[in-house]
Amino acid sequence: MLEITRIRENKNEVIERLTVRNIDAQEKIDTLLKLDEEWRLSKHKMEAIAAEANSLAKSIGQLFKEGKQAEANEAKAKGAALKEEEKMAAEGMNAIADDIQKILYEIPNTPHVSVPTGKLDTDNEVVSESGTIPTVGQNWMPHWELAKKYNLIDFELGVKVTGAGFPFYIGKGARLQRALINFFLDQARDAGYTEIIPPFVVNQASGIGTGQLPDKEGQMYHDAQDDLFLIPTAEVPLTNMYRDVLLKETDFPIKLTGYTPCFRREAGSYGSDVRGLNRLHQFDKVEIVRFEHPSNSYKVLDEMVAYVQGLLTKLGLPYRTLRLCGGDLGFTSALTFDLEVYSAAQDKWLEVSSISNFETFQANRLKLRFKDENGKNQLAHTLNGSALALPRILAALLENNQTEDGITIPAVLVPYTGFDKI
RNA sequence: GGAGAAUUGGCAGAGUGGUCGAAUGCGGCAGUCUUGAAAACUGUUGUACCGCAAGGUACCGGGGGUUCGAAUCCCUCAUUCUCCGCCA
Repeated sequence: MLEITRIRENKNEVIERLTVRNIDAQEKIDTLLKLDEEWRLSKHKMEAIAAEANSLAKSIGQLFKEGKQAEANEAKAKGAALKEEEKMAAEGMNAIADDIQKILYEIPNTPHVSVPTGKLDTDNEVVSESGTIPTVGQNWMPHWELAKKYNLIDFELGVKVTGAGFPFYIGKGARLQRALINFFLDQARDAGYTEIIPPFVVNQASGIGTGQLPDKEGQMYHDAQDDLFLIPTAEVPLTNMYRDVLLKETDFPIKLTGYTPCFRREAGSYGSDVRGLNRLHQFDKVEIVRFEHPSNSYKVLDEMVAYVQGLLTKLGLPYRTLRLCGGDLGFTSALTFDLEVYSAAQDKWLEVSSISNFETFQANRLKLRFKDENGKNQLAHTLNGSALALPRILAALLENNQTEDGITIPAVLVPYTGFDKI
């Protein structure tokens, strides 16, 4: 959520930034500022009435104390009338405030100046490509066939027990999965991140804090009985740890990592890219989250990108780095880099990480602030990134490392798997 | 799941209808004293919003209500503790 004061003071800049997302926010923001003005007027009116009622109430107490019954009763009648007036004024004010809130929830974050214009994912800027693309062998199979051949993952069993998109990992498939999780967590720990095991379900307030709610509830699994949501990413519980927290400047940097399963309804997804591990309703992911001083956050974003790139290099996967264009940028993000690995047998780039700076967009909702050197409270910057999402990593590992006599496990993983070949 | 008790400022803790944004202690900050520090003493010390300002409004777990007036009374929800039940 953008800060209303910022919109008030830099209206044109905000509108101009939002055009990068192909959004014409002019009208919405005009409406917003008009409502804002009305709100302030009605607030002023309401508070004036409240002030009068408050001082009257005080004087009534005094009158009673002095035994002036008649005067007191007269004042009481007046107070009752004032109270009625105050109630009406407050209702008017709150109605306007609700409208303002609603519009604010609808406005996405302003893209960073480096975000390229563009509408589709094909307009994303390829920043770099690294690693060697393997030459596809004669009988190379896509990962879902490999998974079947070596009995690593059973998709049909998942359909029977739960539904499409909930696979079973079996034997070496399961162990490889667990190895990846441990490898990623150990790497994050070595990079100074504190490991967290958070709850896998969150309440509504947390969903609002990180921007999944309102509006995107269709993407999350919801337990209506207790009004709880299955997390779509560890970002939600990890970031909400610091909801309503006032930090000291010396608390920075705050670096968290956590492994969680992620649950996504993926309503509206279809077609060939849901095949196999490419898109699941439940998948495993290790996430890194950071809270930073605003002056430092873009440097940190670069550092996070470099860190995740390092993971892919260690796994020996060819990857490319994309700077997302305005049209592809997530609602809450100001700047996002996506990392995609090349999955040879599918001949596809698969997104395995998304690393974003949200600036104050989430912090504003979270009320995540710090006391600056002047003793003033200001909003912190939040950042996060996948490090890494497992299924597509697994897909690329299986596809790229297949040989005539099995699948080769990258050397860095062998201590974790306990086997070097499938 | 049942019964009872509790929830106040960074922490501890007082406050059962009017002068309470809230005593007191600790902690924090500034100062006096000191070569320096400690101790002692003095002062100061929540957040948000509106306003150029003066100032105003709101907040004593959340929400609602009674009243001219609520930290204080009522309802409701949440959380914590104790006892009982159930259970990995």
